[in-house]
Amino acid sequence: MDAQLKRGILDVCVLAAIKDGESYGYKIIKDVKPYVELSESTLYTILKRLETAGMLTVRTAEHGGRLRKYYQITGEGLWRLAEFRKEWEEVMSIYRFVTKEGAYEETGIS
Amino acid sequence: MDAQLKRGILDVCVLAAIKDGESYGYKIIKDVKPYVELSESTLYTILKRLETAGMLTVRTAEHGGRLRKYYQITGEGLWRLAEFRKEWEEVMSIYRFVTKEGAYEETGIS
DNA sequence: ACGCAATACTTCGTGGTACGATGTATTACA
DNA sequence: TGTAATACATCGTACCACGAAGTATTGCGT
Repeated sequence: MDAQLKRGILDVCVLAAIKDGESYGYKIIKDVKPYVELSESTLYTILKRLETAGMLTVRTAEHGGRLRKYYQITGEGLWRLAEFRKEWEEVMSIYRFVTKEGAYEETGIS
Repeated sequence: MDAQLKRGILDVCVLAAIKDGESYGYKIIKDVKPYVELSESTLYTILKRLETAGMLTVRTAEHGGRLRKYYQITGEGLWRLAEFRKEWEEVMSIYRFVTKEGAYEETGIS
């Protein structure tokens, strides 16, 4: 999928991946993969961004002798997801504009 | 609307604005405005980009003593619009992932 | 006649962002 | 012993939306 089309969706995608309970980098990628291709470098950039924005909190814990960073969504993050739903109506209106048929098809004249 | 969410949509939006007949910069902005806010600097950047990509052709003509640039969509541009429709299915699948309810709501357990 | 809004196009700089490449380090398994 | 999988991090590049500012003409009100 086109990289440009992903922008603005990936952020909420990551938020959605942790909205039902905390998760960690590698798992997020695997959870999201069926829907969007997401490289590690992109993910960690996004996680850092979302943390700075206060949409998630980070907790470092040991797991199998290795350190893992667990990410948990905040109220701010949940609010962002809700906002996204509203923004989507606008997006759909644009989509309808882009895909609507020409004038003569629209009026039914053949 | 968020600038990032627009990326990848604005290009096809401009193509859609000229797909039923040639148009020019100022008119494109007015036609698209009800759906997306689009500044002049952004528009002309996009038009140049689409021209370079062979998705439209440009024709300069006088109109009311003033020069105007008319933009016409090419086969390549129409093909891009068709491709966008296909890409959209992917986008909707991502949207459903982002907005789907948590596991317990999904199973109907209350 | 004068000013100002609308029309029409152009250039520049900035900030945000996806991603490939690369690196580090540990666990698990053949 | 080595190789894949797990797990996180950093750097550089290219792309792009947009505000700001500029140029130039038409048309309308006063």
